[in-house]
Amino acid sequence: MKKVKRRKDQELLFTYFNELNIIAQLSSTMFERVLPHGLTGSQFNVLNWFVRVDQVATPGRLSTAFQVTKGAMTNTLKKLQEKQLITIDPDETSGRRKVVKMTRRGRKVRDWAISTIRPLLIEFAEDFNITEIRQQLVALRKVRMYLDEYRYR
Amino acid sequence: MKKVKRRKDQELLFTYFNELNIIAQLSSTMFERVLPHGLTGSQFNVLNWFVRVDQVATPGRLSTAFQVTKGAMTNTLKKLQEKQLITIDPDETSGRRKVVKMTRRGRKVRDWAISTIRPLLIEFAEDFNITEIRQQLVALRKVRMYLDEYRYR
DNA sequence: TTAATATAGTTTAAAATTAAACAGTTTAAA
DNA sequence: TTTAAACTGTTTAATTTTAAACTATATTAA
Repeated sequence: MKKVKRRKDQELLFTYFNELNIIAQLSSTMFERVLPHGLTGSQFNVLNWFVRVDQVATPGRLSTAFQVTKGAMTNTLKKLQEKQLITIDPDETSGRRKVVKMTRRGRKVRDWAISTIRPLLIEFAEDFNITEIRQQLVALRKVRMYLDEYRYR
Repeated sequence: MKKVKRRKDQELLFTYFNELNIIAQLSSTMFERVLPHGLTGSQFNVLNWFVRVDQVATPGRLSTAFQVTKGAMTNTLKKLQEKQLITIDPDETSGRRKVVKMTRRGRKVRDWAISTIRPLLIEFAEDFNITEIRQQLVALRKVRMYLDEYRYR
């Protein structure tokens, strides 16, 4: 490939990721602003993980999933536990692991949080073609999977 | 529109923004990891802003651009100034404004930072169709512009 | 079995970020 | 002109996050 084209491609990719980051920043700020009082973004993300990914977790699995240090996750989980939105129990099969689960209350708060975000999404949907968004999502998933694998190499 | 379909659309949109956020998190962690020593993500972003957007800035304009509090920007700019990567001067025309500019050294450091990120992008480009990425970028820009306007209403 | 190594989670101190109070400057209105 | 309101940026205290040290447990190898 020509040197010039390669350089152009790199610029394009850099712009691409930059754009992704700006959107992420803007959208999460918007979402966080309407979250039920006392629920931070990281706390909501953990609750939502239990709906999106699995019913059970360990602190380590969550810190890896969110690319956050173990210490940060210890802190986030402590807050969620204080609010009784999750439970943290010793793992029967391993003395160093812990088992984290969302409580029924946690699930309710998560659903409520989603419902406060919903109006923003409805408004967004009026301006955008859902079919196009669905296609974008397919592409984004590929990118995410690539990055997800990349970091373990 | 049918109630069920509307609900489905909202879930799709929610997933869409969630995916965007995960990609943003993964990619910026990857980028930050290879940044020249001592340069944080927010510091690099400010330097890069001067290349992407404008030669001149005010602290307020930057804090708005990055959706960050004024205090956070004061801190970031102080660090960049200590490293002599930007200059902060009083505004001739207004006693409360300040004028922020990137120094030549700042531009060099920014370019160097870009070059450390480049290998990651080259590898990425091998696995993805650049034309498709370009099309995605068009779509993403629309989304970003929407969000950018939304927050001022 | 024992010793070395790896893993899981917590704690600590330092850095980054936020929200709110603050000081100084400009703008608008009376 | 004077006063009130709005704005620009900094400071402060509290919160969040990180990196590294640490504790405890599990795994591996000798």
